[in-house]
Amino acid sequence: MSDQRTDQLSRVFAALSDPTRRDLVARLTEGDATVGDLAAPYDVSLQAVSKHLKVLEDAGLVTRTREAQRRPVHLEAEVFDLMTKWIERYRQQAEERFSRLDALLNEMNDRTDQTRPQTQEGTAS
Amino acid sequence: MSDQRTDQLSRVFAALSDPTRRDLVARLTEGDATVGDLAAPYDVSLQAVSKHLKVLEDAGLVTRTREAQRRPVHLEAEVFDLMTKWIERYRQQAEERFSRLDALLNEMNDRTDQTRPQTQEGTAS
DNA sequence: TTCGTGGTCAACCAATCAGTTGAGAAAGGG
DNA sequence: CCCTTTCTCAACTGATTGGTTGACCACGAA
Repeated sequence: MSDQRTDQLSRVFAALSDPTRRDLVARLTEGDATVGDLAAPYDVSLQAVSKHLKVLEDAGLVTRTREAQRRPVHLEAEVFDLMTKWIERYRQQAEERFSRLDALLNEMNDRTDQTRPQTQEGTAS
Repeated sequence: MSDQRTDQLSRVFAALSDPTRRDLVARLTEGDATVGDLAAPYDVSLQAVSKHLKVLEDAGLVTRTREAQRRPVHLEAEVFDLMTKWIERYRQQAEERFSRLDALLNEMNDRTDQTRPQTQEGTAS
């Protein structure tokens, strides 16, 4: 079902709602990095950054592998598509509606003299 | 957490991380609606939906005007651009990086005693 | 004015979240 | 083997979130 998909969409949006996590994603576009490297610039503990990375991982935005003691973090950019599709879908609908509304308003302006004024509900008739 | 006031991009992502709020946005692409109309399909109180709408409003995704006792809610689709720009920017960077994957793998294999500087500014927020 | 409708505000509660410290696992080097 | 490095896990704390109920405000109708 699309339940899982919706769930992941929620997790992706939630993951990117934090500036630190967005910055982590931004820096990972430059290449894989270890947790220590990623944590260095921030004024929080390594554990806190590790938690942030777990949130990104649960959202499917990054993967963590093992390489000796280090855990290189890798950005999975495909997940961005999930968001982009959602956004584009509804933005398009909204824009379509704007053009329909425009046409409807013009039509109503033409008719206000002769027909009944405003009944925006039940336009099917 | 972050000392600064939460920025708009954070608020937009956070607002859309809730399935109910995404559904509200989806339904608002069909046209403006009152709070009561919007609340009807959900199994929560009107106050809860009003709160959700306030979150969307604070994120700049909707506006609420006044019309008699009703408060028609209107979708502001332009804010989507804020997200799309952020996403596209970093997805493009990530894809560029994929094309440089060979060089990157060599560089990582060569990381024996050198500490690679991962300090990227990247702070777009 | 009083009444009913539509909606917000305030207080509260349970759950989740972002941070902390402490402990310890996993792997490599001495 | 022990020791260091790198990182995760567990437990705790305070702040935020999503929900509730009750009070109340704004407006139009009677």
